[in-house]
Amino acid sequence: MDSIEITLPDGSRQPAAPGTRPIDIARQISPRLADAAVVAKVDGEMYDLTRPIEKSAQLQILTPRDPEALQVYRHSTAHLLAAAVLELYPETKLGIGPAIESGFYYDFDRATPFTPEDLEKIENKMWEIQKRHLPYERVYTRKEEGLRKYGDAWMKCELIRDRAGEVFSEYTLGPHFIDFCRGPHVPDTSKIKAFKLLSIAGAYWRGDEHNKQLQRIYGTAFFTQKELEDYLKRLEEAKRRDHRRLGKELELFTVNETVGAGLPLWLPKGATIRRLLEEYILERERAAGYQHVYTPDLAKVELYQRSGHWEHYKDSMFPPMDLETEQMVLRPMNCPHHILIYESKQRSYRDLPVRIAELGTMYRYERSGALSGLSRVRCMTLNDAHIFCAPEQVKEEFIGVMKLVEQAYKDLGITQYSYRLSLRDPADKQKYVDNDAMWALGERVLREALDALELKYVAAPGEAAFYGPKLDIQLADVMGHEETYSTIQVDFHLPNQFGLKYVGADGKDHQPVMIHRGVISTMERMTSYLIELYGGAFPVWLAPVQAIVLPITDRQMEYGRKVLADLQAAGVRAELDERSEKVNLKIREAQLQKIPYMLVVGDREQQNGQVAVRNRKHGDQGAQAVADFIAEIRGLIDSKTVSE
RNA sequence: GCCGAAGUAGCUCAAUUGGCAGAGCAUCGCAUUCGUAAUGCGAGGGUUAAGGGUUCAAGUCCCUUCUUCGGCUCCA
Repeated sequence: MDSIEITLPDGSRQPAAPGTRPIDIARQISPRLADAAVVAKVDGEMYDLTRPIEKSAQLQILTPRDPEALQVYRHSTAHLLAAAVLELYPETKLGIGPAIESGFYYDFDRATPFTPEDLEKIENKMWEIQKRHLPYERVYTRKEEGLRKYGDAWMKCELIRDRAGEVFSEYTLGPHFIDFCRGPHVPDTSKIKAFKLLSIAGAYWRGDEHNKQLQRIYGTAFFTQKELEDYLKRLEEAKRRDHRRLGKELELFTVNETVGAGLPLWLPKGATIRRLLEEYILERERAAGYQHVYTPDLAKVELYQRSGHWEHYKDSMFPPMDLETEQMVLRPMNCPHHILIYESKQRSYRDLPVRIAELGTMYRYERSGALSGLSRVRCMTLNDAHIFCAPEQVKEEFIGVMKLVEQAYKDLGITQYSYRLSLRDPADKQKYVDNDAMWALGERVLREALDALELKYVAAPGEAAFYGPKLDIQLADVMGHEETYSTIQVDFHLPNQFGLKYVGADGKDHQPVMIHRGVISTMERMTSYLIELYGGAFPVWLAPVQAIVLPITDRQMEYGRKVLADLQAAGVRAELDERSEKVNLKIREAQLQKIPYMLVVGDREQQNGQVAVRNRKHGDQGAQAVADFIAEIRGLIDSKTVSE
């Protein structure tokens, strides 16, 4: 038999017999490598360590150091989960069980719901199977035979029908478990050392809510127990930064059942942060040539019928109010209002671009299960604006908006974000305005602008607005969930729908293009993000209370009031702790409130016109003249410094 | 909206097989005047989310609704 040639990553080549397995090569190289090996890559294709190599190829042995190995490892753990579930509950039907960013899940169809106690039982069973050191064996089946074999495992049959070739691969785990699967897997269950089942959730088959709802078990797995424990610890720490929890602890906002779900009440300290954000963005927009307007939260249904919202967005709107002669609705967006402002007078090409902005409050009937703290609400105030411009100005305006976004993110301390080009779902066209040429144009304009700015982005079909494609900027919350914050949308539909025009240099009417944009998102969502980003310890310029004066005894109370007055006169948001408590307690509480500066005043400070400065992060900074402290903190506020 | 879990004092949480609703912190009162993360003593505080049912007896069991949490779907 001819021998084949294996090329290793370092470029070295060696002959081998056809059918040699990656694990054999790993053993030749070193027993330690063979021991650490998880999976292999053969000519770039993921391979089981035990899968024979039939022809000359490049071989790479993957160990826990390779991120792809962890994916495989978790996928194998998902199979282990499925095997355990089938041993305990044989009537269960299997869905899919992939590795995900934070672990893995497996979807099951079973009449009785899994309980948290079941989860424990399943986990124990998994360990039991793990100890049997069962191999994950790759076998092949012909399609018709497979369909027969899987019989009433309806989801597997559906997958085989849709995805399998004439001959497909399966993986066994012991004599009774077999799963339609592309692989690869770790060699056997003894490789799996650390995992934990985390939660049970409902999930629709193939992610479609019209399909049957399955039970999904989430879990996570790591190569070592230590990594697993570290991960669980990080989860706990993340929970401590959760904006819902900090919102309560720091008295930023509350949600009251009697007011209604998704309708948060801003408490004074949260309102201060919101006000600062609002003032900040209004100032930036004024400098960038925006004109701010006010428009009403209510409108006749007719307005939204004309804009197309009624046809495409009705499900997300609160139902209309029936009045004597007409129907009114709470607005879900304020683009129509701004359009009518544009239309309120004749526009010349010399006027363009017209940039109309508003902190627009809007109401969306979010599904009850989607609501969450300040990040998903039913009443929100958006940093909204609509730019009406000539077609040839779109690119420049787009770039102008991006600059605004970059500046705002810098000032707010936001450094981690990603760009998503949200496009129409070609398979679900009735969700969108029907005009293919317009969609193609919108997409082209966006891509050109993105390329001009050299931004890296991912295209996301199905995420567009009903009236056009958009660029979304995504931020991840403390639990890693991505949400859209900033958004820029190029719209050819609404100008057409409303017959907008401007008089061109040629004296004729032309149709403007509309850019919808939100820079700092909604006040609600941005505040929720900042709470989590800073864990409640806001940069000085955003902190609801920037400094607190802490007299040591009642003797310094008068002096404390004077220091407070000085701070307030300088525009510093300051408080004075007048209680007759020990300074230790006052410090502890100020520290828990994450107030940036604690100003301890005792007899010494009083005598010298000073304050003893304590920084929430760096502790005691020593005494300083009041005027010096004020100059320093003003510097931090005015420069919007975000680091301490 | 759907699947699952939960809702007890302002907050965090107890309360045995159905058998007198409790603790810590917070609040209020009094004392204390203290130098960088909790001073002491005392007092008040509840229609156990709301409504209905079973029972001699319900925080506990059953039903309905509301809200919250984890997901799915959806989105700024």
